[in-house]
Amino acid sequence: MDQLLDILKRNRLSVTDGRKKILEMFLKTPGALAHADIEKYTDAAFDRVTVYRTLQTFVDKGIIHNIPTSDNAILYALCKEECADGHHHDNHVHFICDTCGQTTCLDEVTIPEVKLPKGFRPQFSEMVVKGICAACQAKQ
Amino acid sequence: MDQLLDILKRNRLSVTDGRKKILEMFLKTPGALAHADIEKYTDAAFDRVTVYRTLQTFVDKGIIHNIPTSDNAILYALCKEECADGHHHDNHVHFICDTCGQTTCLDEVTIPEVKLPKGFRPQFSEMVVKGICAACQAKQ
DNA sequence: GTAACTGCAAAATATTTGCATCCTT
DNA sequence: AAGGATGCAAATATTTTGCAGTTAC
Repeated sequence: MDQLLDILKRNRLSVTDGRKKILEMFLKTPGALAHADIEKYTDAAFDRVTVYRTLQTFVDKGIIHNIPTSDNAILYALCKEECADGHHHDNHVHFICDTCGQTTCLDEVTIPEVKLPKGFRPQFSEMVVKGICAACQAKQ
Repeated sequence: MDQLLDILKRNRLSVTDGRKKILEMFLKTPGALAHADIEKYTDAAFDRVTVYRTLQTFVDKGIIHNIPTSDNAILYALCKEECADGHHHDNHVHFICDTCGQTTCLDEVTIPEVKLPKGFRPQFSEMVVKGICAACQAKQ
């Protein structure tokens, strides 16, 4: 069965053009996407508001998660299977390329545990590495 | 000599009321601050625009740095000595408490190195741990 | 005195909400 | 048919910019 429809149905979401298009974009993209990327890709076929609402719905359902960055940008990326409603466990490192700006999920790189000061109880951690990605490195 | 004035002078910044007040707030606060916190604390004594510009100036000078978060919030925290103009080396872990919402710089916890896939060249990394902070843990 | 900083106004941008209409199931 | 999703308009919120007046040095 089509992966796209499968994801939507599994989450009890009605299948609409907007959701299909946006989800398709996430499935095709190795890295993370910003709201602006999505608007550009869908080429204004959908209202800006619809994009906001669709992203929010996907986050709520655990289909995508957002990635922390130190600038204002809010990035979203597909979650792996384990994400349940609202609870994300995508404990892999994200890589942001300084050259091409692309954000990549390094699924195979697990976020290491760190020893915290006394009294701190960790529940979830996120890690972003910046530098030059493999694709840009190869071009030089 | 007054630490506050020292920091401003070291960075060749003129000493103004706004900068003193905002820097004072950072010196007093253990955790990180959002733009909104600063506006509230300064109690509209300064123009909103001045706050934006002051924060930007401090970031440029390496006095404060911003902390990545997965929601939209942009948080700022004091840098340690080593930060030079524009280049931040605050390679410590940040902790966000789910209970009180406070963000803390764990200066003594260094971000571990991770082994990246072939071709990726890291330059800088950020790590955020979420959970329950020492203060909230103690209250329970 | 001069360069730097601030406040105000306004522009540009980003996000949210209400409601009527349309589409999925 | 009914509930959910969308588009549009508009309200809010956030951030940036230009410029004139003020302040630090």
